[in-house]
Amino acid sequence: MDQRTIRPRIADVAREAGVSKTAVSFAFNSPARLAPETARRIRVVADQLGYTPHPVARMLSQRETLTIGVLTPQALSVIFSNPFFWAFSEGVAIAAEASGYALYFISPLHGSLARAMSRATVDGVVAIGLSNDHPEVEQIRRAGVPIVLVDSTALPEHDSVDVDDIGGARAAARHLITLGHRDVLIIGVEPPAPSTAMDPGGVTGRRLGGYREAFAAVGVELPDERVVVGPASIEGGIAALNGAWEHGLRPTAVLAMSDAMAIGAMRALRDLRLTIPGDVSVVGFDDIDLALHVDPPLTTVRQPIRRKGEEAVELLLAIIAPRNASARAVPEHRRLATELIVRASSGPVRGR
Amino acid sequence: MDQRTIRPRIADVAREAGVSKTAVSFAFNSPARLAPETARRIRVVADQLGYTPHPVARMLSQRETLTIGVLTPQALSVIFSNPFFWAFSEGVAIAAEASGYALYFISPLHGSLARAMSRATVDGVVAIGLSNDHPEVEQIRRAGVPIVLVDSTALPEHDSVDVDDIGGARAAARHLITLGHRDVLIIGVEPPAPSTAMDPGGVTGRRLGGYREAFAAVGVELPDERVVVGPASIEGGIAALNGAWEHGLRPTAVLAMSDAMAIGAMRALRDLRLTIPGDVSVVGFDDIDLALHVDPPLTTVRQPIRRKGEEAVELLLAIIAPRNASARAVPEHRRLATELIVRASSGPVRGR
DNA sequence: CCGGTTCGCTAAACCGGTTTGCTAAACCGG
DNA sequence: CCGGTTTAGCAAACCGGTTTAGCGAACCGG
Repeated sequence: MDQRTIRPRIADVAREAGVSKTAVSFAFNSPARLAPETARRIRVVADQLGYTPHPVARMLSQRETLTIGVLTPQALSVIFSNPFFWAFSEGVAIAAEASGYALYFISPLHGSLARAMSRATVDGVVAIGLSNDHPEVEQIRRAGVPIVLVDSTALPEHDSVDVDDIGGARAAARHLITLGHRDVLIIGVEPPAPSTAMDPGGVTGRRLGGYREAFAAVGVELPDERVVVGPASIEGGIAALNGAWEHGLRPTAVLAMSDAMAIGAMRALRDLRLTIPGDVSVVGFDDIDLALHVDPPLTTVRQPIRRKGEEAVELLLAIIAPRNASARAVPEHRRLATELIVRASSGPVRGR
Repeated sequence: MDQRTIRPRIADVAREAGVSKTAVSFAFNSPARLAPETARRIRVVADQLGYTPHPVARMLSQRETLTIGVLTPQALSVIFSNPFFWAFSEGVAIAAEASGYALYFISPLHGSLARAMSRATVDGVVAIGLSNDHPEVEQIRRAGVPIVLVDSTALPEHDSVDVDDIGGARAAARHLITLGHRDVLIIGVEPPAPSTAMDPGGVTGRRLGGYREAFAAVGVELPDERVVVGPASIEGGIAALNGAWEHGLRPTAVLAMSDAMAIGAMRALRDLRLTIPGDVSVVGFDDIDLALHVDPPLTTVRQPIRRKGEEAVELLLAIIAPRNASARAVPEHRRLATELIVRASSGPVRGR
């Protein structure tokens, strides 16, 4: 079953065709350097033997892998259940594919991201949600591979892409305030590493800051008791809302930091026999495709998720494979705009 | 910016520490073969220099990549917008991660799957939806890498995993027949390569066969005009249903071969001011997570999507890294069960 | 017919590690 | 004190390709 042991090598083809290894290599990579007849003969022999250049050997000598890594501090199995990540990966895939790059997913190996990173055969990495107080961030950077940070606490020396989380959160909160809501529940996404709590420089911290700022402007404090967190999934949203309910909270509105969680919260509310937005308004964050298709359609803060993936790859390729000889000297930090999308899941506070 | 040029090699560490390359290699891989003090000194030097073993070089000499490939005949950007694929990947990721393997996605490179395959540095491949009349299937197999086929026309010499598509489709159709429906629209998933049309051995063909068989049993033929196809996404479902409507079809029920398309069809029906299941019943296939959360919850055929991914990796690892010395001689073909899940999107035909 | 190009191909070095076979020194019991 | 075993470390071969430098033959214009 193990065909690898009988895999023909370049030397086998060379011997069989009566030429040198060099000639065989040329036949595959620069046929113009060979007499047409010789090139043809070599290919025929290679074909008979079922020869294919060994990709790892090729990578080693060419010193490039034509692969870009998508690095996440969370387990792949967690990440792959998150709709936000799907859309992001789609963006990454579009840009990578267009330039002929393959995708390699880097997630903690036996609990260590640095170990996974050192195993990864990639030309560059797009890191998503990597806070710079991650315990292994220093080791990761020392792998010496170009990195673009997405939704991570930006380090000045690396390129980065993120969005206006504060502005988006503020807009969402103001929308609810305008509708008369003063009593809200905030559902936050769980940070990947528990230790990082609510890193104020991270996405969660920035969004929370935006929410609080808007409410503070109308004299409402949002104490920590009104903030619950969970994994960024539908199930996470269900659990978060039910948890809050059991603690006796009875908000008139829910501000979720992810659409998946918002959708979970909607489901949990409906199971509690509450109407949306009649009894409780729900506002999400992200504007994943699904937000439009749930019932009622979800009011949310739109961020260009796919675009984030595409721009990250764009920045990365500019470092890895600079088209114009003049490579940028100074790192680029892109911050994309967010936009409040009002749909039917939010309405005026009851009795107003 | 290109740190790769100054990346220290093993020889640098060896020179700096006053030892041989062998000793440095031992310090990382089998420290027990070195005097404790020597091992420590080497590590210190390596650390100062920021040395990390080059993963490609390591792969080459160890002849293993610790990576498994997920091969799909469709572009990644297409695949990543398909909820079925997410769940499948989740299953693959769970099993791969548990054994310390990383994931590499293989999709057509400049239109050629074989080329992508020959670039892929993987120990084995899980192929999803690869019909054996794919033009490049022979070249792909000749790469000499172990392959497990999922939802593909099974080749006897490769391991495979699929589900009881025919039984599931039959159950779905019978359910509608019991409810009195005789006039149905079938929405099929578009095969990856247009040429393969409706390969009767493929998933699409098998499901269609199941539908037809059940209806034939009550004397109803399902001509090709009642079968529309599109990409397996919500948008694809919307387009497929609208297309059928424009052609004048007015079925009392819709049988979709994917939940994503079923959900799209539901949305399109609602936009046509039709009620579900009052005016039209909708039955999907897959039972993706979302099926439970749409309104009304979707009647569908459940298949163990994650499990499929896990079992495929299980079979693959048994070939790549056999635990017990006795490797199977004969390929294994697993067919998992499907199950009709009746929810609220299907009901008796109007007026009955 | 002669010196300079071009053509077609090769030998050897290289990419950056791991692994095998071996040697010299240290250690050990009798 | 001696022969045998361990221990610590090294040189060289190897993984499987690509690439550089160069060589002999054919070709070409004057």
